[in-house]
Amino acid sequence: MKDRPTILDVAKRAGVSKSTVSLVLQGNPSVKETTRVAVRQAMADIGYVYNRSAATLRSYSSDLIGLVINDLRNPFFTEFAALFQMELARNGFATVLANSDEDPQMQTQMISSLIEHGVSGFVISPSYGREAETLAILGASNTPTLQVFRSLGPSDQRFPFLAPDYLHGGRLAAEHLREQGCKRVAFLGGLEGRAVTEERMSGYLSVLAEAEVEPVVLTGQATRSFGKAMTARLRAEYPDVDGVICFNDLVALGVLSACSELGVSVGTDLRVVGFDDIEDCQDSFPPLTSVSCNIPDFAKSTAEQILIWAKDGTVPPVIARSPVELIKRASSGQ
Amino acid sequence: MKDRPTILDVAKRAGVSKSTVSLVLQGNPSVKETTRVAVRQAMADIGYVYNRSAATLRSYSSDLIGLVINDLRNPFFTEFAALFQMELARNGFATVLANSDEDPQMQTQMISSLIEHGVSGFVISPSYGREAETLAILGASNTPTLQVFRSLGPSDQRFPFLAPDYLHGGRLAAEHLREQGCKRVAFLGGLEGRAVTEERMSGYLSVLAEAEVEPVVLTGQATRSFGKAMTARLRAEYPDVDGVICFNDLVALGVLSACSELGVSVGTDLRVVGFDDIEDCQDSFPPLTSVSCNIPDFAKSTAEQILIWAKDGTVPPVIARSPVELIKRASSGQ
DNA sequence: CTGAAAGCGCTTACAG
DNA sequence: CTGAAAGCGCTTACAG
Repeated sequence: MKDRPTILDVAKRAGVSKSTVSLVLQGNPSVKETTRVAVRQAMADIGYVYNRSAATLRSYSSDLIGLVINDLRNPFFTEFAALFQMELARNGFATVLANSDEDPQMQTQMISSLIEHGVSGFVISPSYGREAETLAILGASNTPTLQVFRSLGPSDQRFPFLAPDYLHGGRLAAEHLREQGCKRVAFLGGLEGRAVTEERMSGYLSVLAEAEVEPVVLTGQATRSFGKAMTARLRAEYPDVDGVICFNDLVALGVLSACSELGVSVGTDLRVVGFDDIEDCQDSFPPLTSVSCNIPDFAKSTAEQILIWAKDGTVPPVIARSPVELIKRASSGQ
Repeated sequence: MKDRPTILDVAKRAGVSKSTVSLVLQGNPSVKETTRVAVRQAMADIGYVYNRSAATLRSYSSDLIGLVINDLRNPFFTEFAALFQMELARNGFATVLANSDEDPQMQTQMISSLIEHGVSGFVISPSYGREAETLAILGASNTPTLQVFRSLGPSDQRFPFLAPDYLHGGRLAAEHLREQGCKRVAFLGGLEGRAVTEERMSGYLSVLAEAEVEPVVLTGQATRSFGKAMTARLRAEYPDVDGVICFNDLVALGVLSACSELGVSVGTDLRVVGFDDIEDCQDSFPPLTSVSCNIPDFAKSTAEQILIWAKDGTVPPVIARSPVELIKRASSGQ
């Protein structure tokens, strides 16, 4: 970074004062067009590079947004992170990434570090644990903070919560399987007691209650290996189950893998629906029916809201639910 | 960020000068233990938050590393990114993420933005295209830059290149399938002409040449859908192919999916080997044999090297190859 | 529309 | 081991 030209060098070269250069840098419309062009040319000539640390120090605002994710290796979150980052880049903001890896201690450490860097906003899909401490750190920093997908506590106006309408997704999945003729539908995966699990499940439960059918619930890790492992158990202990709604696509893909192994015909013997509609759903065998949370729109809308909040101070609604959609494929029948 | 206490407030509270506070902040050992403790206590008392923008401005060095990835949605890169970020965090560095999404124009824009932020180093798995321009921008910034997995050009001492030993991986895969009794082994996927494809393929080609067998090469996208689509063609046009080495696991998982659909028994009729050993390999049906690039070690080593370079100026070797290992699973036979 | 001056919160020599 | 002073490269009022 040393020896980089400064706005003073640019000013000298363009024959204006450094204030004028600064105004050009900020896109201030009060600068005459010809001056603006001359300044831009001078910058190009001498290879000027904007020093954002100086700007941040003086202006109390950075163009950095902190993205804190509980499990970046889950493709659902990866897709969100990638799209979110690109959307911010389009708006001139950079993304500082932190994968808390379901470790609340690492999470608080990373958040503190991001605050020191002066991020203008946080988007966090939190790891559970140490909720009060984490919220206290975020609150003390007074940084606009949006919670996505998961929430660290009851509705809190300081930390608005943005998530897909999981409950409705659960309903859609259950209704679809009923319409496909399933007599007994199970719900598989998702850690018990977690809000996300509860929501996805309650859509399912309400449909079964309306149909007066007994639910079958097997909670657990949201992983392929869990889905794979539980399939045999499901077949053995609940032989009448002919439809299964999985907590997420990873679980569902595990089920599909086990069905291949066990010779169970998916889509006829057993109809399977996943959740999240990750890319893999299209290429599994059979292709997986899934509840899409429309991550591209969700990422874009999250980016817009945190940017508006960071720039104008406009706080988003405390709770917002984005629409979900059932994508029908062969795993749930024709 | 406004109204945060500064080192002056800390100094006042602790009854020392602000220089002393700064020395404590930097962990300078010349400060007396009791003073150090008093200063730390004062910081905690008044809720002091370190302002890294100010430090960066004055010291010409930030604790920010830029990570530029060509395709963050590919699980192979995601795992690398997640582990790399966590390793940096352990060393007190933050990661600014950029997903260039195989778009060289976006890539140069994002790199320029990261330079403005004063990153102390770059780790880049580049998107192809505009190579000269990209290297010129990086070179002009004089920022330590490590290329990983892919390289933007011929060996260049300004941008050392760190990658798994793909060629050896290709050899291991081919030798393994030969040992398993395969008579005709095909290579599937990977864009033609790309260095990574060439390397993975050349290990395969050299083994076939030694065995005096004709190769079968079908290059193309490194995706599940390509693997899935090409499987039918492979069976129809090359019915004697009894083993296939895939450019990466995504292609291989596509092949497995197609085999389920076509009723081809993987591991007997057709033996399949992937590349990268992503997590999904363990849970596919059948579990997928794959060449592991040992991403955890690779990420850790990459983090170490860029940190040493950024901090001490020690430039890593121009080219380094990390060891690979064949992980044998059911897809290639017992 | 442009210029001169002050100041953001640190680190860096340097003196003691 | 500690203190006083200068300065990093910007932005921000303010005057003209």
